[in-house]
Amino acid sequence: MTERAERFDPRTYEAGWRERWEADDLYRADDEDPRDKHYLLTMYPYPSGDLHIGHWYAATGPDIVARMRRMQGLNVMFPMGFDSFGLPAENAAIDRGVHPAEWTEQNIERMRIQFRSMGCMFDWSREVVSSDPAYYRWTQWLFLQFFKAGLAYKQMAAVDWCPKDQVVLAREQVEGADRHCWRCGTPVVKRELEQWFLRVTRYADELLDFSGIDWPEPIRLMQTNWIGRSEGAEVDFAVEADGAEPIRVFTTRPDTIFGATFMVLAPEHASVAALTSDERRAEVEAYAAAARRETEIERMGAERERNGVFIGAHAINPMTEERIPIWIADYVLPGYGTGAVMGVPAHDDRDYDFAKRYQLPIRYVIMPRGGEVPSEGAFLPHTDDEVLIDSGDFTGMAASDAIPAITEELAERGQGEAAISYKIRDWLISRQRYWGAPIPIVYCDEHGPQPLPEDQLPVLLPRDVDFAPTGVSPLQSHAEFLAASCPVCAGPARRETDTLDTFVDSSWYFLRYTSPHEETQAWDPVALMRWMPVDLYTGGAEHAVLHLMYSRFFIKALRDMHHLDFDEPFRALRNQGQILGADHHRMSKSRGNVVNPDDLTSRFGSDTVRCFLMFIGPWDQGGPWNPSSIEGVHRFLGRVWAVAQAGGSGGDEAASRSLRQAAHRAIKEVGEDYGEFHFNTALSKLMELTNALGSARDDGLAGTDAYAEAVDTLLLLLAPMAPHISEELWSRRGKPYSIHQQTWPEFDLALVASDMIELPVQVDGKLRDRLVVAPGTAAEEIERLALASERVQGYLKGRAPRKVVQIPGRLVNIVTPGE
RNA sequence: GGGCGAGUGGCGGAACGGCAGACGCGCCGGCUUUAGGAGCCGGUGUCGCAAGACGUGCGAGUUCGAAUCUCGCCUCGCCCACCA
Repeated sequence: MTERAERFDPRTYEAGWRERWEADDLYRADDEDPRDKHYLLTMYPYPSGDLHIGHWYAATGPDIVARMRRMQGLNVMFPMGFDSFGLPAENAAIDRGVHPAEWTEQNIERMRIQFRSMGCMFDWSREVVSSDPAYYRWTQWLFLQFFKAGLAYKQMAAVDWCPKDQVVLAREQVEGADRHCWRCGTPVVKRELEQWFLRVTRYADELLDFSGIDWPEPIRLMQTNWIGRSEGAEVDFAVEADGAEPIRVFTTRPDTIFGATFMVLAPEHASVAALTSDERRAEVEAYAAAARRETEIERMGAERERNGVFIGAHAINPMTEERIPIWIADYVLPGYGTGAVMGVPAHDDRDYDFAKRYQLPIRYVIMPRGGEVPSEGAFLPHTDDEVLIDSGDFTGMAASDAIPAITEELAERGQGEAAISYKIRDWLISRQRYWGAPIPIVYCDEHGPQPLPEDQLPVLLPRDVDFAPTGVSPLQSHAEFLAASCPVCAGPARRETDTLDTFVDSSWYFLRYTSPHEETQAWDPVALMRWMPVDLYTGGAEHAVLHLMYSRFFIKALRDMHHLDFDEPFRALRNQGQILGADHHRMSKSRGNVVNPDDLTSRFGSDTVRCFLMFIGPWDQGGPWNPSSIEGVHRFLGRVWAVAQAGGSGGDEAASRSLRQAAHRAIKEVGEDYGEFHFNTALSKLMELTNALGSARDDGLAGTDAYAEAVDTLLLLLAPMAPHISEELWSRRGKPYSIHQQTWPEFDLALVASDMIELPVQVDGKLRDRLVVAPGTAAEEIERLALASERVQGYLKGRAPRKVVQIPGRLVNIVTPGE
């Protein structure tokens, strides 16, 4: 009876469908489409050479959602491009003598082909390549806008320097306890250099506001902590020296000021030299010099002993009017607050350690209510309910009230004010490297640094340069590039040779996708307003304080420059987990644990690899690579192949009702799961539907309308996850091309609900029996049935229940009177 | 040191106040096959012949009822790390 279906072999049809989709421009997002727009984006990759399994994992999730949204009637844009400036290209040039441009282009070529083999619905007509002059011209233009708005500036600064890559790094690019370079892992050192910065700090407060955007809590927390807002006060301490300016400290605990028994300055503090007494000078200078020489690692080590040097000068505590000694110590950081702190050893553990070491006085000024001053002079940790003691007029006041009260008192006296400090620093964007967008600035002896006129953009990267890493940009030895003329006086000028951090490129690429072929402007404002903001963005959580924060900053700054009128780039954000190597370590060429997806696709086909990746576990979790169950997923697609082509003539319509119910439940649940990025459970439900179809076929239902409807439903629901097999089977069933242009099925609520429900019956919370009742059965009836149960009777032993708990449609729990 | 998250069968995981272990892998048994492979059917948390008991890192608590909520501890992962 049943025809023997053709053997399931994805290799016979997958590539053919991809070619047809592409030839038909099936996935092109049309600006003029009247339907609601939906901009779905996944982070564009660096073209490192080969697509690895992590790229597949990252892209398949949003591709599924994009495909479903399209079937649900939205005008979906799902673009892809390449983040193609950056160090690896230059390293390849150094190691292998290939030009970075060539290396990058070859990699992009290869990755485009590999990307296409995934069967994603990327709209390649919108591709953006950040190292293309047609793109970086506008990156340079954006830099000029920031410069003109006062948001880009050049300054000497102690910066993080990677001695291996010979380049400065942004603070966000220095990682780990040993303060290493995010690219090569080499510990960084500090260097005083003149560098370009973008004024992110101006937006610190606004960046703390996540209202109106749907972002994962961990990312919001990471950004919040990175920005590190602290409320407190700045307080002036007069200095006991002729004509000396007062020294301003920052504190979050002005309520402890009566306990300030010393002051500590950062060794780099501007007042140190002038205040140091002659007899202390040699020691102070030696200490400051040693602090300067030390690397970040040594200085930042948390376990490190706190040490410092008395500089031979005194300040006056503005509240107690006592003389307190001024020290320098490297536990005070020059870049945070005012670079000076008041030492309150009784209530700050760092100050406590310091005071202990140098026998400085410890004075208790805050006590838990009813507490006692420790006789041994121990450190008193902070508690919720504290009052001030030994604090002049403020004695007896609750600490929480004393903070504003003392701040106000100081302000009235002109000795301080409420103040807020942030940990975040301005974003260092200049790089002494070749393979990046040149910074469009020229230096004139007469007129200093000048922005290039916009009509001189792009500043093209010359091809013939020497790539040996010397610590200065390779562009510095390129005479032709260097020569420029001053935009003010037309006299000879020297071109800036630093290039922009690649994170500048990626801070706006999502804007360019809206009108990627625009030649006269960075974007077409109409297209921009049509598509932005991005409705759903996906990518790795490792960009929390890098790309994801910089992009928010860019949008807010561009809004204030009136280039656009929304506040956030990405309305919703989802992070995928990381696929680790089988050895549970990050995949890397040096470890040899990289999984090549091409081998898997040539064996199983793209659909199997896509489904398998989505089946591993929750998409936001990732996990170590373990291909042992890929065969099972492949078998599943084989079963789909078989049930979709099973033939039959008629069958029992009445018996097929449960099959219809299975199909409609799948519509509801698979759709919900896709929307919530629960691809693993979506697939398990597709498997259940497939298994139900298999049983139905074995029961002779293959010829019924219900069977046909269930198969169609299965294919439509599977289409986002396994686009090829669903198209192939759809076509074999004689349905109109393309399945990806069909409407997402709707479920019938009446079919989603069960005809009969099985209620667990518990006795004292333990499962003892089950009742099968029609939905909507009255509670009294259910209680009667439950109490009538033989097994329940056995536990009640003739006693009346103490209580009967019923959760309608869920369960019955009978509580016995107890012993 | 601080913050966040996670600990469930042999494995990946499901359930996230209401039937623990969906779905799949693996394993065991069977059918089919000359054989291997593939495929199909059945079984598979632990102890127990069974009835049943016990089970979600450990310990307490809340609740009629806890893998799920609360507190403490242990382990692992990620982020930040002398930020006054």
